[in-house]
Amino acid sequence: MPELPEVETIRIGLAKLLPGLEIKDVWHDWTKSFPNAPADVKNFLIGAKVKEVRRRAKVLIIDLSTKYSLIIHLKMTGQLVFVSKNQQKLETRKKKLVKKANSQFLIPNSSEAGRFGGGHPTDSLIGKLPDKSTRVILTFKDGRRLFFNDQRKFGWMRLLPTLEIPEIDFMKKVGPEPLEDDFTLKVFVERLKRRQNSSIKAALLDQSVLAGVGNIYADESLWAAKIHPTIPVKQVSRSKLANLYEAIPTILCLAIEAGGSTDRNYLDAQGKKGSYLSLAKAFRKEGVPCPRCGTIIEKIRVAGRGTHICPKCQKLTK
DNA sequence: CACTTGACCTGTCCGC
DNA sequence: TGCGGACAGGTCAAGT
Repeated sequence: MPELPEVETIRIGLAKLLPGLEIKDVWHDWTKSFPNAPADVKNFLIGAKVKEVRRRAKVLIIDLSTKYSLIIHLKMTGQLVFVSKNQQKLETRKKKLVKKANSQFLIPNSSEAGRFGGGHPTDSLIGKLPDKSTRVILTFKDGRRLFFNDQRKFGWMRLLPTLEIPEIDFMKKVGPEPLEDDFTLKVFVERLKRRQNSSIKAALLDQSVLAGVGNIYADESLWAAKIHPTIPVKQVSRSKLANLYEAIPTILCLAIEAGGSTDRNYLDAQGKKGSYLSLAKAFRKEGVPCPRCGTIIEKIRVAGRGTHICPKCQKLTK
């Protein structure tokens, strides 16, 4: 699920909350969610303090005072939510009081609209954590807890010496960060050369070409640059590639500003949803007029993924 | 080597 | 209301 803007939004949140906190306890259930947890994982983590929260591509890195780091990939449905017991108690109490108010003050069978309650849609989730998707819980000395939830169990957390992080396969092959200064048009074109014959969309999704773009922002960027996603990389004109090069960081920044995209699962570190999808021009807009030309957006399949295009703006020709 | 497909999982939605 | 199948934002390994 989370792509660069979602992971960055979580990072921004955690970077404000975690540094300085000391780990008091750790719990994990699903082995694959913490595959390299040492048998004595507690000895490695308890007493460690959080130094810094970083991001590379779609991976979060929590550096600890012990020269170890927790690195986390959320894959499709992972969440990292940080809450205090007090917040949770408050949510539970709020829920009870609202229920009571509804039964006391409302006539039976009144419509949903006439009831108390609602509030932020994720408030109720915070009150319920941990739930059955919870894979790891870090408890800090002050009682607050970080929940790593992952419904589909694709995501993972692992513990590594901080200095070994650049040596893992993922870090060695992942491409440039699209929001950094060293991501130039020249670098982009150069990196795309390794995928000359694949579709431009498959190339954008390839993390070794550039880091952090997934299905949502690939569709949005290709729409912005008016490029059909199935066109082979080698057939995309230089000027269209330049448009795409401009579009990618712009869209990623807009999405970070919006707190990311929430379809079903994504939440930030405080359990809040992201609002980028309300700004999206093509992604999940099938059946809706293209905001540029009014043609109905279509959904097709490219590189094995659901893909959204304006058939008029994004022509199959170069 | 370049490129595509299937597997990893659970939940939800859609058509019968 | 129940059941089967397709699909969901990512990445690997295995296949062509």
